[in-house]
Amino acid sequence: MALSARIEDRIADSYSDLSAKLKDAADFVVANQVDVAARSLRSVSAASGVSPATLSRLARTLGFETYEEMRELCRDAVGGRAMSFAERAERLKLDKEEGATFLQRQSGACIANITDLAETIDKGRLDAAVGALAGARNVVLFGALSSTGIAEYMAYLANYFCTNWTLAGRMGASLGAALSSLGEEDVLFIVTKTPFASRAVLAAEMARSAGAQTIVLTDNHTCPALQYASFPFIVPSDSPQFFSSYAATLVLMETIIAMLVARSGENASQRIRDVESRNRRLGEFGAL
Amino acid sequence: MALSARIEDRIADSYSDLSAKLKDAADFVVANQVDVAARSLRSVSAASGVSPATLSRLARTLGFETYEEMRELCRDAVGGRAMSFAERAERLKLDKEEGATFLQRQSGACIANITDLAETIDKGRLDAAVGALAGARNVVLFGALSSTGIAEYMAYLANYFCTNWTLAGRMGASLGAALSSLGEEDVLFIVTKTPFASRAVLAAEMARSAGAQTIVLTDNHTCPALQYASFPFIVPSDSPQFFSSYAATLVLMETIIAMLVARSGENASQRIRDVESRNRRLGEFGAL
DNA sequence: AAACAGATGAAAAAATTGTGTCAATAGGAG
DNA sequence: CTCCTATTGACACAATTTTTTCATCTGTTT
Repeated sequence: MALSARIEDRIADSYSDLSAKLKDAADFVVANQVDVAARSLRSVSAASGVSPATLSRLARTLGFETYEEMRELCRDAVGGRAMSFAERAERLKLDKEEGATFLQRQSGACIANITDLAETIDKGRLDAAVGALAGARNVVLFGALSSTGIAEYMAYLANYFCTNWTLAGRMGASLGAALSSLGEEDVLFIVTKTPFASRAVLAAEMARSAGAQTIVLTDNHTCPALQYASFPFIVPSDSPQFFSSYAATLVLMETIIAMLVARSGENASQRIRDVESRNRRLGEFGAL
Repeated sequence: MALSARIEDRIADSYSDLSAKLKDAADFVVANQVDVAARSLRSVSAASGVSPATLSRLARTLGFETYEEMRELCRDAVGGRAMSFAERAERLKLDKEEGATFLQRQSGACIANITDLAETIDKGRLDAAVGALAGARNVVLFGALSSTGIAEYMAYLANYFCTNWTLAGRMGASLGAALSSLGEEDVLFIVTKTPFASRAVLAAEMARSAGAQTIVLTDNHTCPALQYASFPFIVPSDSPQFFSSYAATLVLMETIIAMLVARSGENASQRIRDVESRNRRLGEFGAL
């Protein structure tokens, strides 16, 4: 019989021949493959209460040449599950036999990004960033290249309940003006993704040197604007396509807006109602 | 600043101070956290082509006491992700309890929307819509109110590989002009969400009477523009907040773009490369 | 009950890993 | 061009890890 590729199967094959202690050890290995893959034999021994020698013997008994070989099998198992999202999406892309549609692939990648975002975000930092926005005298929003529209969307949402948000760089020319007015009580909110617009980096630098706080949403740890950020956020943006996906970024933005509204309480709610009724009137009667 | 819990953030914090080789090493660590967590320093060194000493130094430079400490952070990241992907998404989607953070609730809602979209969309209609876009002489994009920025994002993406897309209504005034030029060979792509801008409805009506095909993305079956749509799409947009979420709409847009690129083949790829290299140059040398 | 076979853990041995040292090299300043 | 500084990899050493050895223990058979 060919040796199985899965550690569970390998253990199941020999399980009935194992002694009591070896069964304990095997049980632990199956239940804690991640730890077996990532930690030393001694740590596993300590965590499981099985002596190091027994673990070493277990591998041999299961037909492995060495303990390291068994560990490699655990790594494979973990690697498959913990594959980076890019790889996962890539694999999906290549899986044409499975018949995944474009929509399924894009959806999968976006859900992965959003899940990742929700799980790995630094909650304290998010709170702090929202606090900074809530307390700011003025907030300047900036996005260049592909981020322009996304930043505009956020500005639109913010306008529902605050009056002190500005969208910078709309026509390219006004960016300098918006930045030069920044002071210590202000916040600059930057969205920038690969390839990074140098204007975004410069904006971050200027804001920082003006003493303003800076929130940076980007897709990559290499983003040069990060070094000037008071509140940096690396948002998962993997996608099976040539462009990176903004879905998770959008979710984060919408969340920030929601947190701001919740903070400002009745004032915000009132203003939202005002804006909505105004929009409705304009919408009904507005001309082309 | 408090030391971050994520290896990506830790690296981002110091990234600008790192030397070339250390950046290589850091990039590899971020991209291969699973391997860093599970394999020895020397294996990582071999796989990355970075010398062992450099990896050891990297950890120190990032503020870790020892390489093992950095590895532990990678293990944390992997451990969290070892759960199956579907499980994690499901868990977020169901997170409606009291204790859930804003981000969890928003993420859950968006994931539900995206899942819903992928499952319920009329695939034939999507294909047909993409076909219409691919065959169009000109494509006019329009979004009002909250949809403005989102439409702009799509226009940006489309510009990577076609020259015949126009974003209408950018200044409000040009909408009429863009519409009046529409003919039977053209397509109007409208994004509109509650509350529906009357301009969007009028645009749809005009396009239809000019004989153009119309794609409408909306959030609700009551949208008055739907009656003029050749390809209507009601995109799930539920959100725990006062505004509806655009996440699923964004996913659909990105998918449409992907499908268009796939259709147009080598031409598109070439143009994407051109635009990217141009962007890169502008990005590097562009002034404020 | 004695003898034996197999299982187990402690400790020594062997192998491997992480880190400090140092010389070679590259890149920038004068 | 020359000097100087910072970066890098090779090597060696110390720490750690895995494996082997061996004495002890457990349970079974005669």
